[in-house]
Order: sequence, then C-alpha cells, then structure tokens
Amino acid sequence: MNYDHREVEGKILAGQKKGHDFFCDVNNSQKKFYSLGMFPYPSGNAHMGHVLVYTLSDIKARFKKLKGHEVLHPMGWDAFGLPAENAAIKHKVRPDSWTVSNIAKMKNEQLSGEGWSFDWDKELNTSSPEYYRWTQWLFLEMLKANMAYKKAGYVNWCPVDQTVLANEQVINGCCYRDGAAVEKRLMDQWFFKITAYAPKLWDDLDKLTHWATEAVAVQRNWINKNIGSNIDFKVKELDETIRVFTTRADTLFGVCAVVIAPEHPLVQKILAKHPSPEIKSYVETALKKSQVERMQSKEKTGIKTAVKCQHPFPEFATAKEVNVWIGDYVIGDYGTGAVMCVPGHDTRDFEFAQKFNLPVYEVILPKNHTSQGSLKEPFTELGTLVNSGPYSNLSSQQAIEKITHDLVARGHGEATTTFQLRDWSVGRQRFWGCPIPIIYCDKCGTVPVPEKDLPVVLPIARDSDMEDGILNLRQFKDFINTKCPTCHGPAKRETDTLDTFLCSSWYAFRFIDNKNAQKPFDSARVNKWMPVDFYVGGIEHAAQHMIYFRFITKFLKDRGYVNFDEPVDYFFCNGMVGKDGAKMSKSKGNIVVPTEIIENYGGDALRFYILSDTPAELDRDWDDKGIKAKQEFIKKNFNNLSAYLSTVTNIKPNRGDLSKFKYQELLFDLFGGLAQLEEQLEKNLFNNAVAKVHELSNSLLRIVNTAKDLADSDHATLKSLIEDYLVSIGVLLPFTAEALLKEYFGETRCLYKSTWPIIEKQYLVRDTINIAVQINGKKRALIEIKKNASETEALTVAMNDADVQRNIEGKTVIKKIYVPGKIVNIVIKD
RNA sequence: GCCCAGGUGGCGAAAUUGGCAGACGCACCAGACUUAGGAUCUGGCACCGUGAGGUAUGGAGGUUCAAGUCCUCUCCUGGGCACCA
Repeated sequence: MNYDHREVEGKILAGQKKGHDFFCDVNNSQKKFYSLGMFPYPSGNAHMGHVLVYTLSDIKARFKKLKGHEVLHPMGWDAFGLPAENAAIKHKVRPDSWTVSNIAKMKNEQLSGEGWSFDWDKELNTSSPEYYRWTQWLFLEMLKANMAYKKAGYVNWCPVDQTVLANEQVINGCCYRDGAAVEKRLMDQWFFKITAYAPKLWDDLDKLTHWATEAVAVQRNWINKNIGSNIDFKVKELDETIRVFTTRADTLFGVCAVVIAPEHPLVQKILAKHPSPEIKSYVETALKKSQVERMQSKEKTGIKTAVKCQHPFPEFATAKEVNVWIGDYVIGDYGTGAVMCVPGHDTRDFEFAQKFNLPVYEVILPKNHTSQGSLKEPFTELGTLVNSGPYSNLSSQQAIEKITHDLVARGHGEATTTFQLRDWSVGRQRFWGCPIPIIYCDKCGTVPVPEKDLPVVLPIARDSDMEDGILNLRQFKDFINTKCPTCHGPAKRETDTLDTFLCSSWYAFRFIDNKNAQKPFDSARVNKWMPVDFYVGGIEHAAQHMIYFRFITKFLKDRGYVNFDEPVDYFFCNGMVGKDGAKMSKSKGNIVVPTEIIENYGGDALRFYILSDTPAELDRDWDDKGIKAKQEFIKKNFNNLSAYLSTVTNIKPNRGDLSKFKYQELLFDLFGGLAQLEEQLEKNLFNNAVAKVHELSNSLLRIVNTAKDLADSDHATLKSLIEDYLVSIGVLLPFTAEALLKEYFGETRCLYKSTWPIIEKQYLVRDTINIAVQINGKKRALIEIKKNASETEALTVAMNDADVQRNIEGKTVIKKIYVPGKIVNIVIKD
C-alpha cells in the first residue's frame, strides 16, 4: 500500500457517515467529560481559527474517551446576527435560507475533513424556533425575577448599523464591527440587571483556578470592583443632595468643587432654577458628543453653575461651600455620576482646576515629607493627612476609615462598593434575532407573552420586504398587530430582538438535552454534565461571552434550575493563526483555506501541524513547509508500517512475555513515551505531544524497518506494540491510525471506541542510569551507575572517572554531593 | 496610568520538586542513491576557538554544592482596560 491521504481519509469518512461513532449517551454520566469548542457563527467560511479550536476540543475528547470517559463533544450554530441580515439586504436572500445553506456547507464540506469526533445527534441552531423558544423563556424568567427592565437611557448607537450596541461592543468608542464612532442616544431599551450579580461574578473569579489567567484578568478588569465611600454634599438652595463616590475619602478636605456629569439628573433642576443658555448649550453639546470625542479631547471642559453645595464637615473645611460644576470628564453611569474635585490629589481634577483656575489645597503629604506650600503636580498616592481638622496626621488608610465612619454618623454618607460592570442592554433594533416575547397593550401596558404561547415566531422575510435596503420587524404588520393576552384587545408586539450573546449564554446547557420539547433542559441531567470540563475559544470572548455565560448560570442557579455556580471548569484560550507575521485577512491576501489544505495534505496532516511546535495558547504563524513535513511524517509511518504488517498478516498480535522480547530497548522507549504522551495530553501540552509522537515513531520505525528473521513470538509482540502505538497516536492522527488498525488488525470498531494502551511500568526504568558529575557546579563527566547505587558507590564511580580525576588533580575536595538518580557535584578549591 | 502574558540557537520551541540547557521539528550543510530531485536514506548543526578549553537562557545583583527555574531591582516586546473618581 502506498499512502494516499485522499483514499485513506475518504474511506474512514465514508464509514463514519453510516455509523453512529461519536454518539454520547448522556444518561451515562458516571465518568463524564464535556469537551466544547465555542460554537461557530455560520458565515459559510470555515477558517484556520475554527480548525485550531475544534482540533483542540477533539484531541481532548478522543483522549478522554480512550481513557474510559463518556464524552460529550457537540457542535451547533450561533446562527442569529448581523451578517445574515446584511447578506439579505445586499443580495436579497432570505436570512433564514442564507443561514441554512451556510450551515449545510460548513457541516458537510468545511468541518468534516478534519476527523473531528462531533456527536451530530446533539446539534442545535440558535435561530430555530425549537431553540429560541427557550431563549424567550429565559427572557421571561428574567422578567419574573425582576431582572429585566425597560428604561429610557443613553445608549450606544452605531450610526452605520443603525442599532444599539452593548458596552462590550464598543471598542475605544467605536463600533466593534465597522469602527464607526458610536453616538449617545436616548432610547427605551430592555436591560438585564447583571449588576445585581456583580459581587458574585467578582468573588467567584477566585474559583476559576483552571482558567487561562489572562481570561480571568480580562473579567476582573471588566467588572472592576472599587471599595470606597459615597459622600453627600447638600445643595440648600434646591433642597437637594449631590452624592459623590470616591475611593479617597481621606482627600475630603481638599475639595474645591463638586463636578457632575452632563447626564446627571440635577442638571435639569439647576437649569429650571437658573435658566442659562450657556449651560444648556454645554450640556447638549456634551451629550451629543460621541464617546470617542469625549475621550479623545484631552483638554478638560466644563461649566460653572450658579449653585453651591455644602461641605459635609464645614467646621473643619478650608472651603466650607464649593461651586457645583458640570464637566464631561465625569462619567454619567459610573459611581454616582458626580465627583468631588480634589486637584491636589487626583490627576484629572488637577487638570480641571488648572483649566478653570480653581484653588488647589494640599491635604495629603508623602510619608516623611513636609508641606510643599504649593503643588506643582498632584500627589495621588497614599500618605499622611494635613489641613484636615481633627483628621490631620492620620495615615490615608486610617483617615478613609474614620472619615467614612463619621460621615455615616452624621448621615452624610456611607461606605460602599462600586463596580464598573453596567447592566446588559439586550435589545437590538434588528430583524435576524430572537424576538422579545413582549406585547404592548393600551389598557394593560407591557404584557409578557404567556409561556404556552411561545415561541413568538420570527416572520419570514420575503424579497419584497427588503426592497428599501432595510429589514426590520417594524415592517411586518402581521407580526406586530396581535391581541393582548390579558384583555384580548388589540395590542402590538415588541419589535426589538435579543442580543445574540443571550442565545450563546446558555447553549452549553441545551447541548445536553437538545431535543427536549417541554423544557429548556432537564435539570438533573445538566447538573450531572456541567460544568464544561474543557472549553476552548479565543481570548476575545473572555469579556462578553464568558461574563454572560457565568451570569446566566448564576441566575439559573438562583431560580433553582441548576445546582452549580460556574459553567466552565477549564477554559483554554487558543492563540490566533496568522501568516507572514500578520493576521489572515482578505485584504492582505494571506488566507490559508482549510479545505484546500485538507485536499492537498490531508486532515491528519492539518491536525498534526496545527498543534505542533507552538503551544496552542500562543499565536502561531502558518508555514507551508511545516505542513508538508507533517504529511511526509504520516506517509513514512503509513508506508513503513504497512510494509512490515503486510508480511505478518498470519500472526496474531500478542504481547506475550515481554521479558523475552528481542528488543528490550523498544519497550523502554515505547512505554516511557506513551506514559509521557498521556501526561502531555492530560496537561494540554499539545505541541509536546506532537514531538512525543515523533519520538515514538523514531524508536518504533527503527526496529520495524530492521525486523528480520524474528521468532513468531517476537512478531506477535511487535505487532501488539504497533497496535498500542496506533491507538495512542490515533488521538492526534485518527485517519491514519484507524486505517491501519482496520487493514491489519481486523479492527472493526471505530478507533474512538478503543482503549488507551496498558503501560507496563516496570519498563519505565532501566537497571543502570547515566548521571552527570559536576565539579563546582559545572558538568565535567558523565558516569554510568546502577539504578539503586548507594551514595558511596556513586561517589566512588564518580571519583574514579578519568575526566573527574583530571579536573580535581592538585585541588582539595571540600564536599561531595550525591542526589540519588540525579547528579553528583564535587566541590573543590585550589 | 493600571492589569495580563512573554523575552532561551538562523526559526518554532523543550527542560518534574532548583539537578546533564537546546528534546522534537523547520531551515541549513555534507554524503549516499538517482537521468533528475522540491523524493528517500545517513550524518552534522548554540556561540567563540585549530585545539585543550571558554562563553551562553534580555540586563544587574542575591540565595544555593547547584539557577532558564527561587528572591530583589531593571530593560524590552506583545496584548487587554482606561477621564471608572
């Protein structure tokens, strides 16, 4: 047989389609393993990123299956979202047809030749009514728990996509998709109260010990817990209070102004009392400014109001009363949307004060320093208080505690914790998404669609619906006009659809019970199969998807549907696959297409190459020479093993008495190598596993190619060792391994259902070992000693070594160290 | 500014608890077989040095019999967050 990857792989694939090879029995959860790669968006184009992700989930799945686990390795489609809608508008294809044909293309043509062990029985599609019915159910659960609400608020508006964006979709003030500058707009929006879970999401980060550290860091950054104080400044004139948030209550006596955000509710009240065209115009301009503009203008802007507020400790304060300013450097929805301006000890406040000539008070001194009189720049670190009445001379830490305590006593403040995490805006003004199950009735108000009426089915978009280049649920009168579930009078449906991140926030649960028509999933079953044991995906999903996934899990737990806190035990962040030092992209023309690679080199070569050399968590650069070498490695194995195996077809593989086997060295190499391969697969050191397969192959082929005139018993042993080798490397090279097993070993089963070889541990050690002899820490000789050599024996061998003798000649030996089995170190001096 | 990950041959990288630095592969060099080689096989390959030997894991110190690995300081690269009070 001469290796031809098309023939070998084609045969195996053809066999798989007939069988049910990768079926997971979810009722068998005694020893379960859930391996999951983040499911793809069905764009119709599989790329190398997909190849890496699913090869990783597949290696893990195959390995665990051989080790005796019941393995769930499912695949599905994150099928709602903008591209389908854009394609619809551009090419006048129905989004549902576009999606369905892309799924078929990806499933049958693009994601099939890599030898992945997906259980297609568990397939799901988030855009199918069978699935999104339960996404709607989840929305209703949120509503029931008072966790979903609609409010008018400033939202991120993308002028290009004509839609609202979540905070997570705004990158540096621009839309994550098209880079357009995001505007602020006041709109009615549905939100999920994820902030209610901020403390849990924060605290439980400590439980994520098996997550990629950078992913945890991203989450920490995003939730960003700040411990501080809320402090009230009374506005007597308006009988109002401005509450500011600060982490530095110790700087309270350095306040020169209170600055509120343009969005702050008090702005309108101030304007009502003191109408001012200047203020009105400043606020309007600030609100209209996009986030980019607000961030990019380095210069501080602001405007003084006619209103003053009172220091909570007027008796000790230098400024007993300070002006209220409006400044757009204050963020409306962080903290209380108001800050105390302490120019002496905060960089931004300092810039603000410089710009508007506000007084700078020095109230914190660096440790062991005296007053500088006037501050040239803000001192923002902790220190010792000064000019702070009775709090002077306290350390910052002491003062934060004492001042906050005293504020509470006066009713002027409280200790508090603030999170940067904002509520999740889940509504999208988009057609191709999960309809929000809400009906608006003039009589009854906002009425949730009763559960029995789910799903609220998305209407079918016909060509005529897309004529104006717009596709929106508002166009579908039959959809909008409905009856109120409560009073049965005429009513209208919600026309916003749900953020696709909601669809993907619970899909891992549904895989476990994807055909359930009564419930989103069976709780007992999900409790057995979750959390996901191995979750693979890019770091780019560490913020949004992973936060929502965690949030929904915690929410479902509180609602009694699941009994675990965290959905993912092990989160593996794969690196990116680039070419020529750059990200693959159409414009650069450096895209490597997986299907073409499979056609030219084979699926096994692709799998083997994509895991080789670079650790899977790091970015890698595609190299055509690399995959060529892998193809040749596979070919060499296939041809050489075939050549030997075809000469011993009449001999049954049988380990027999290994101690009598002719090639004792092979036993050491093979069992040792397999033990290491096992450990590397366990620890996700995939590039090392590839190297180990190379080593195993080198050892085995050396023997196989020279095996002549052997006794039948030696042939039987060798053949059995080859079988073990094939089963284990089949985790990485399933086609090649399975083809040889079926051809020469009478194997009829799928390789997936085989078992990991038994490793004979007694062959992992040799009778004698080579250890290095160091002199003053430098290697000078290599000696051979018995495995169990005593210290005296080892040192004697070392001291008698010619190289050692030469090096210590004429010197005084001070100390001799023997670390059993490791090293000898002789310390000498002149 | 804050957070995270890294820095080891020409390249991608290996290296249990500190214990022979460079596994495995790419590229390269030499040879064999070939009409041919972008096929295959054999050997070589950190650096300096003819050699003995010396020098090497970003840099500087330290701990230790022994440091890529531990400690202190420092430089550089990549990534994330960011007027978040």
